[in-house]
Amino acid sequence: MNDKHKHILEAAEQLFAEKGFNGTSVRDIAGAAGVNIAMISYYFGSKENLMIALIDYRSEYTRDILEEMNNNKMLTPWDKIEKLIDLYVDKILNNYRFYRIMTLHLATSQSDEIREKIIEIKAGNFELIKKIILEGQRKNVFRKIDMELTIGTVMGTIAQVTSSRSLYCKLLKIDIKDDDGYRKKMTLKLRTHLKQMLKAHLHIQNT
Amino acid sequence: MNDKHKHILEAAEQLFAEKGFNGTSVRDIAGAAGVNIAMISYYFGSKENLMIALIDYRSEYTRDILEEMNNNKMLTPWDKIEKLIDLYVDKILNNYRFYRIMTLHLATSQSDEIREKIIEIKAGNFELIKKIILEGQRKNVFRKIDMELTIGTVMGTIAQVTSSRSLYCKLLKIDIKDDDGYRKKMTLKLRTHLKQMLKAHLHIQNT
DNA sequence: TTTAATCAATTAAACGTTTGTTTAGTTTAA
DNA sequence: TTAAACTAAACAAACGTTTAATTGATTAAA
Repeated sequence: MNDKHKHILEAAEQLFAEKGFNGTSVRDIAGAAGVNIAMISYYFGSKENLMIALIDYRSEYTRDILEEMNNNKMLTPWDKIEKLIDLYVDKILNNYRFYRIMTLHLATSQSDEIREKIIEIKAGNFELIKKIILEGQRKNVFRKIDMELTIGTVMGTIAQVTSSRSLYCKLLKIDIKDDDGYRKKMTLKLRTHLKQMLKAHLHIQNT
Repeated sequence: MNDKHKHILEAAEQLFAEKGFNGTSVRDIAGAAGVNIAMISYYFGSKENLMIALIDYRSEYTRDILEEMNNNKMLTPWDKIEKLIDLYVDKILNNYRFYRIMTLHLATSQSDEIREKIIEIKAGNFELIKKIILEGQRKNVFRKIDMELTIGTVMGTIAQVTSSRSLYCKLLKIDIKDDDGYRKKMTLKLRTHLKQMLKAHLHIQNT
């Protein structure tokens, strides 16, 4: 995996996020990366293998950060929830193209191999978050909630903002072409909203 | 728009939801619907027009129900929120194929005309929900929250469950082929979870 | 130092399929 | 008889992939 490999992957990522996997041709990718069409087969074997290489390329580190946070004994469950939200909001909004591709591929049944790979990664992250919430419940600071859907709400809200960007640009009157403006505004809004909501949701009521 | 039109649209809907718009060929659709390939151009003009026809076909009524609920003076804001959740969860999970297509199409920039159509529909629904929340705030039963992201959370959570179905089937140990089982289980879980969460989120704290 | 050999990197061109759409003709029903 | 419904076949264009030839750099022998 040299610089040229990465350069092609990053060009492919942009196109896949914009037009979807099937909407992007190998010629598009080669054109955007400025290489010969045959180089893509030569480097990756096939278009599908290129997609798998892209997932591997982008999936590094997330797990490490989550695991490290999970093992940190200094942080309270509330701290961990706040850190978790910051981590995910930042990570997804800074790699929104890649996450859009993951969502698109998970929704459609194009390639079993790719889908299994994505599910494996997501399920792993899911378990780590579950541990944080369970710890909070054991320490009696979180109430009983629907575990899967609570995590689904966090993921889903962030995914909504990245996958329906054109809708939110219209609603919030942000220029659709202003990538940076959208990301900055949404990062702030998402962090505040999710923390406020999860605080209310997880807090033990005294009613 | 006769029965044969509808039959083709429903075959297309299934395939688009499974394989995406670009992943589905006109021959696939014709084959699934049991009609000659040329009939699709004859009926709809083009593949893109077929998609637009599908959106029109499935977008009826939602607005009407929302508007009727909004104008109902007997319901409290809390009642409306509960009704809203029931309506959306049922509607989306019973038409999950169609909603997956909408999400896929909104995320990618394949056709401006189609995307604009979807944005228009979604933005309209957005405004109606906004009115419900604003009414609750005016009556001092809802607290101040991030309007766009609160609605985004409701939509996003439901969308998450439909677009990442294969992930949730693995997590909840539901057979991936058991369409009905998944829908019934998720309808219940979603209704409970969203009501519980929104109640905590919108409730006026006395801290 | 020059020459020859070697091998990966790169290319243009072509491969056979599949794509969405159209044509030209046939069937059906009023 | 006429117009709409329907079909098999063909269309050019685009698809992912492969081929065969060429380049460029590295190594070994003369």
